[in-house]
Amino acid sequence: MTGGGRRGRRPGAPDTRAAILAVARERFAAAGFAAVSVRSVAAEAGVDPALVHHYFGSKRDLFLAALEMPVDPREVLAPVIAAGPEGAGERILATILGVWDDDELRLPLLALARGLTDPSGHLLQDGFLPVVIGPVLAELGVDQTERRLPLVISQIIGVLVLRYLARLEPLASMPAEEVVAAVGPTLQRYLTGPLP
Amino acid sequence: MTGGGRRGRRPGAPDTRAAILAVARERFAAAGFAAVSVRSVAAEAGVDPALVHHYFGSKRDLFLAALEMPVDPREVLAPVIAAGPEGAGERILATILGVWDDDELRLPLLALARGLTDPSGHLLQDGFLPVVIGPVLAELGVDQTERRLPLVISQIIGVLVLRYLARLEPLASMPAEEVVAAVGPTLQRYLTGPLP
DNA sequence: GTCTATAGACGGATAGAC
DNA sequence: GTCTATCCGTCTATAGAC
Repeated sequence: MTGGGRRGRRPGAPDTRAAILAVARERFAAAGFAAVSVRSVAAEAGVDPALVHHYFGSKRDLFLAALEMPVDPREVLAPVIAAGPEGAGERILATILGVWDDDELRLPLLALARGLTDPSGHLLQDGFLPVVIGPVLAELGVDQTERRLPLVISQIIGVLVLRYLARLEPLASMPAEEVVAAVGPTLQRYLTGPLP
Repeated sequence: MTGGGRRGRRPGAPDTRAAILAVARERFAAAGFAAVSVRSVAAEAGVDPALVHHYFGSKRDLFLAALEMPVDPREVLAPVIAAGPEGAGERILATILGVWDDDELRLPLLALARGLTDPSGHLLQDGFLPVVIGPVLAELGVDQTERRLPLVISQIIGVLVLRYLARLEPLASMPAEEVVAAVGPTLQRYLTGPLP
């Protein structure tokens, strides 16, 4: 991405910037925006607090950087869409759980999810949900998207909150396949079943 | 509870204490624990910050006071249990939405729900969920409670988060009856349907 | 690029006058 | 019971030396 190393190193640091970002992701994911201080991030990363401001501007900028989607939801959900509406409930859930169960992706996703209730909240509400899940339903060729969308999301959010945020057992330790088998039919009904 | 008013007024204040508590409920419900300061609560209540510490001890004590359950879940769910497992999915959801749609009860419930992700978190996880919903399922005479419980809770939590916290439309403004009609069958399946 | 120093604001909590 | 005054800690953010 540097376009060839001829001109020497870019303004970014060797790896301090990455270290800060990694810690920020973990802390924001664990405690939310307000409860995490720039200083605590710097301390845990073993760097000076001023460096945090140096690389990322304000605390909010750091948060946004930590929040950057590690995956493109449209991309991973593309195969689901391509396969059509039959069995889409199971496939959507299996895909999402697969992403969340990835050790490298879970932390940024947790940070994102905390935004649902945090004061810094509107990212999920105004951005992620309608922008990502909405188009998926539309491309699936499902009718009455506006009525089905909140139902689908409600069940997905519920599973994510309990499995990854609250870590409620036995859901937290359950194999993804089992969750898919139990919850998938619900999503399928919301997607293609009759609406009241 | 004073045992007769002969001895004069109790240590509590005439209504200042209640005013503080009301504001605290609203603020904690809206912004969570970390983002709300004692001073801001006092200012909004029109009282001195020192009074907050006078009536309630620490900030955490104030939070716990604001969190006190406004309803006894076992009590409101008793009729649901008494009517047996048939149609229990719809009745459980209708009961819960009825409580949350009550203007007087919503704020404390919101404050409670924020605790799901807030640092002050374990109240919901260790307390509310297993203690309240668990016994309900047990008394309903449902088998394999441990496997059905997280499924039921996941769908309920998802609806509550989207309808009352994130306020995602059209779910937020939808009549409760419509939500019950759409989601109730899911709960019924989790309660009495086949498990994979 | 990294750090020290510090500004400037706000947080929780307490002591004590009235 | 209510308020003033204040201590002390922590926070974000910046300026500037090295």
